[in-house]
Amino acid sequence: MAEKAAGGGVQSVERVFELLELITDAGGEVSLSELSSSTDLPLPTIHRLLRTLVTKGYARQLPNRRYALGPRLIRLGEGANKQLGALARPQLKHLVDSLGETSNMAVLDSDMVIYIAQVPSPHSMRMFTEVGRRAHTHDTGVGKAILAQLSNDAVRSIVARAGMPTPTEKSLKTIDELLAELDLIRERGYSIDEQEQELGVRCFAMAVPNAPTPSAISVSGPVSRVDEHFAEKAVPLLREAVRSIAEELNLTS
Amino acid sequence: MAEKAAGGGVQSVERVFELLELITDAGGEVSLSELSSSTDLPLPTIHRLLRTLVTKGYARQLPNRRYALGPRLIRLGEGANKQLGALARPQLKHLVDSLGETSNMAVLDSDMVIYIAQVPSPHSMRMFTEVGRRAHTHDTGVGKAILAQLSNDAVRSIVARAGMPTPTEKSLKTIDELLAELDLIRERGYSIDEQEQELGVRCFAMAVPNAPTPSAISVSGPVSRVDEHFAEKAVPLLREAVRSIAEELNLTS
DNA sequence: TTACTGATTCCACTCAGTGGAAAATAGGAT
DNA sequence: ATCCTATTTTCCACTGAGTGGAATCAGTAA
Repeated sequence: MAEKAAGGGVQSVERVFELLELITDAGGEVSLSELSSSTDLPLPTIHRLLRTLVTKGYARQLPNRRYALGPRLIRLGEGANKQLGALARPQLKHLVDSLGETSNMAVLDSDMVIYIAQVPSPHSMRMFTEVGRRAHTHDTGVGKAILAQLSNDAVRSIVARAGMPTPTEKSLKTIDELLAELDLIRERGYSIDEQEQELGVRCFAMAVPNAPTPSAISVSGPVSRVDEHFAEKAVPLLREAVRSIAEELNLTS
Repeated sequence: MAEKAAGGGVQSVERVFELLELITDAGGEVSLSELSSSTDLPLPTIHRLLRTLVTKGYARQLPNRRYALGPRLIRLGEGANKQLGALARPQLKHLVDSLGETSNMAVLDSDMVIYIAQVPSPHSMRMFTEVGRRAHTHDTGVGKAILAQLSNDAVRSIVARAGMPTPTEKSLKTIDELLAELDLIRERGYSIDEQEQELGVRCFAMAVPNAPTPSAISVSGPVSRVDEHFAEKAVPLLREAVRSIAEELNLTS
C-alpha cells in the first residue's frame, strides 16, 4: 500500500475528505480528471466517492459536469465554528473594542493552526485573515503561543512535518531559534509575531490554557500602531480574555 | 447485506456523514453511546469511524471523551458557502440589471443571517453591505423572509438568543409584532424591510424554498426609488430568481 | 475495595469497496 | 453533418478493507 500511515483509519473516509480538501484547494470547482491527477486514486474510485457525496448533498455536480462543495457542508462548518468560536467571539470583540486592532482565535490542527474566529479592526488598514485558513505555527503569533505550551519534542515533530518556510527575512529560520523563542514565550506568558509572517505586521498572542484543543488568541495590526505602548494595554487584556475563555471551556468539559 | 436501496453509495462515507450530522444536531457534542442509540450502528463501528475523523481533524475528542466537530470542517463549510453564492450570483446580477438596485443573498447562521453574495447597484447612492457580514433577522428583509419559513417556536428562540435591537424608530419592537408580520409575509410570499434597518432604505426579499440552508435573496435601495411601482416589477423577478436558484439546488440534492 | 457503565481494542469472517476494462457521452475538428 | 478524441460513467469479478461480536480496559459510584 501507499504508506505506513495506515494507522487503522477507514480508507474510504480518508479518501473522501482528501477529495473535499482538493476541491476546496482548487477554488471550489474541479473536474473528475483534475482530481485523478492530483491524487493517485483510480478514476472510477473517485467517481464513486463523489457520487456518494453528491447524493447526500455534500458535493454538487455542476451542469458542466464538474464537482463543487455541497451546501450541507455549510451547517457542519458552522457547527464546528460555533463550538469554539462562539464562546470566544465576545472576548475577541471586547479586545477589538478596547484596542482597535483585529483579533483572532486559532486552534492547532495536527501540524498547522486554523483560524476559527475573527473580529476585524474598525480601521480600514487591517489584516486580512480568513476564518478557516491554515497557517504555519513557527511564523505566527498564535502558532508560537500554542507551541510554547507543548513539549520541545512535540514541537520538533510538528515542525519536522510542516516545515519552516520563511515568508519574510524576519522569520525564524531554524528549529533552535524557534525553541529559544518558545522558552522566552513560556517565561513571559505571551508571544510576539515580529513581522515574521508579513512585513509591517506585528502581533501579540496568548494561549488558552487547558483548552480541549490547543488554542490561542491574538491581536494584530500595523507596526505603526501596534508598538510597546500598545503591548502595555494589550497584554493584560489578553490575559483576562484567555482566562475568561478557559473558564467557559471548563464548564463543558 | 443492505437492500438494493443503497443505490451504489459508499457505505462508510454515508455513515460518517450521518455521524457528523448527529453531532451537529446534538449541539456539537456527543458521547459514543449517545451516537449508538441514535443510529443502529454497532458501537465499535462508530468508534472506528470517529477515530478516522479525529486523526484527520474533522472531529475532536474532548477531555470528557465526548466527540465534537473538528476545526477542519470550517474551511470546507466556508468553501461551500462561497459556492452557493456563486450559484446565486448570476440571478442576483439579472435582478440588478433589470431593477437597477442592489441585490443580496443571505443564509441563516444559527440566530443571525450572513450575507453570502452581493451584486451592487450601478447607482452611486446604494446600500453598503459586505459579504460575510452578519445581521439580525427581525430587522432585515432577508432575515424576515427566512424567519417566515420557520415555525413560530423556532422564531421565538432565535429572537430570544439574538435579541431585538431597534436601529430605527420603524424597527419592529416586540416578538408579537414580528410574528404578526411573519404571518403577512407567509401569505403574500415576500417580505418588506420598511426602513427598519436604516432610515431611507427599503428592501424586498423572498426566501429560497427547500434550500438545504435557509436562504433568501433581496433587492434594496433608497425609498425614493424603491416604491410600490418598483415592487410591481421586483416581486415577479424575485419569484423567478428564487425558483431558478431552487431548481439548480435541487439538481444535486 | 468491588461492581458497574461506557470506551476501546482484538480479530476472524465476509461483503462492501475496489479498479481494470468497456461503454457512453461530450466536445472538437473536418 | 460525421468522425475522432478526451472525458465521464457504468460494469463486474476479485479481494482485502471494513465490519461487528466478543473481550478488554478505563473510568465512576457505592
